[in-house]
Amino acid sequence: MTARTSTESARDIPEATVARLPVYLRALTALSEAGTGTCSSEALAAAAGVNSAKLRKDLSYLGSYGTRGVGYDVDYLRYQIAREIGVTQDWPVVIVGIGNLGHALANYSGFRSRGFRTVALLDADPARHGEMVAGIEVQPFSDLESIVAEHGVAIGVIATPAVAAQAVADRMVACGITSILNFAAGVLSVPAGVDVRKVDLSVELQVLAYHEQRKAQGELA
Amino acid sequence: MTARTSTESARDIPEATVARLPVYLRALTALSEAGTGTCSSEALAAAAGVNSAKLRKDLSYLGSYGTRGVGYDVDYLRYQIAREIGVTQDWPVVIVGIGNLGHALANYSGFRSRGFRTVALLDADPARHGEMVAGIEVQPFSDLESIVAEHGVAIGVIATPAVAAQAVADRMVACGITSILNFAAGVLSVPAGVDVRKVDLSVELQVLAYHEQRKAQGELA
DNA sequence: TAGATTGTTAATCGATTAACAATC
DNA sequence: TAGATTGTTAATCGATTAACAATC
Repeated sequence: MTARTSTESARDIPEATVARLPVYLRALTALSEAGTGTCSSEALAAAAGVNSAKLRKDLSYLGSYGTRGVGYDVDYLRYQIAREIGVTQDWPVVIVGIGNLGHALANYSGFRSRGFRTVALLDADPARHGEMVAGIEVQPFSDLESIVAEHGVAIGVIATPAVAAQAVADRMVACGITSILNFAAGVLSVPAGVDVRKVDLSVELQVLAYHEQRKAQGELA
Repeated sequence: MTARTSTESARDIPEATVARLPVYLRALTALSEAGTGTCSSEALAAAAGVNSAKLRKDLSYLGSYGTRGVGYDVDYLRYQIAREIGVTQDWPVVIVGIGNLGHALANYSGFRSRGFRTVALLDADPARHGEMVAGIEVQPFSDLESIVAEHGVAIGVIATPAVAAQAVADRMVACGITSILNFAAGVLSVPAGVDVRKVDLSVELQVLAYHEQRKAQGELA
């Protein structure tokens, strides 16, 4: 219903495309760092691990940032994709649950380098409070509300045991977090308007096992 | 071309269904542990976070394991799905790259409890060799071939820095590993017949950022 | 038998792909 | 102009959903 000016992003980018934009962004960053100024859809698609028809279709949802007969300016396209995703701005993030996985996430350089800034590490276990992880002090989970308010946190990461995850999500939602990355097992229930993405390590292995089993069956035939 | 007996699994389960079977399996395990003997597709779908039409459609690819008017026997369906996925058998796994993430993976109980047995932790850094992680000694990466041969490893996990990932994958493929779970950034190139699944933490956060940005734009309107 | 619930059908929806006109 | 490559179209493919006949 709202009119959009030409500088605004196009609407309704398909989810499958949204999930690939970060992959293109990473490929463009690698090309840029290798000193490549221009690339074709064929070359970028190869670097991103997709076919070029899909890449061009995906990019067409963002606009026309290439030049026919020439290709794409690497840095220009990189900026346009980064802007579309929203990683040209800084996203403060809180991580809850500083066990093995929480440690790994706090130390993961891929977050910081892509516009995500970990503003707090929270854990319910008093024994962990005060510990320094990746240069940040682990604080009590009860500090969640004040930290979210202070830093304007919109994105929360849950790396707690499964039993605690729903309660953590509830508290996050109550204090204004609207995007959650969940590493805990099980299904989170959240209100409409809150996005949850789930990373389930055992699901990934099980999908591999399924295909592996099929390969083994084929060998018997 | 090969005839299949009635005890064999049906062919060609859609990928989207395969990816949900582990989720159903987990929900059934939770129901079973809660003492539930029978459940409807509605109840199981709720526990798994999908709608019941999708659940029934998914299960229909496996066979007819329910009873009309009654529902599903929780333990029976659980076994059938576990068998279909292949997690009724034991899968030896090697993890390469024992940094923060490798530590977290080695300690992740969700693998062991689902039929995945970590038989070795490998790292190229001699300073890490001999370290005990999750009760397993970290060994040199050069031991890969002998370990894979000895244990019949078919599944490898890559948790190395991005620059090392392709070389690790090449070595894995060369010694017979045909399924790879890759946590390293970037695209892996592997021959046909080798399955790679990629878990990319920063991609997940970027997808959330995209939607978060959209919500913020909406508020301005 | 009446009520409940599965398994399947058919319609819809979204994603992928190949082909090529547009155009640098 | 000739060659190269994008952006878009249209066809195909796969996934989702609602509805309901089958049947316990």
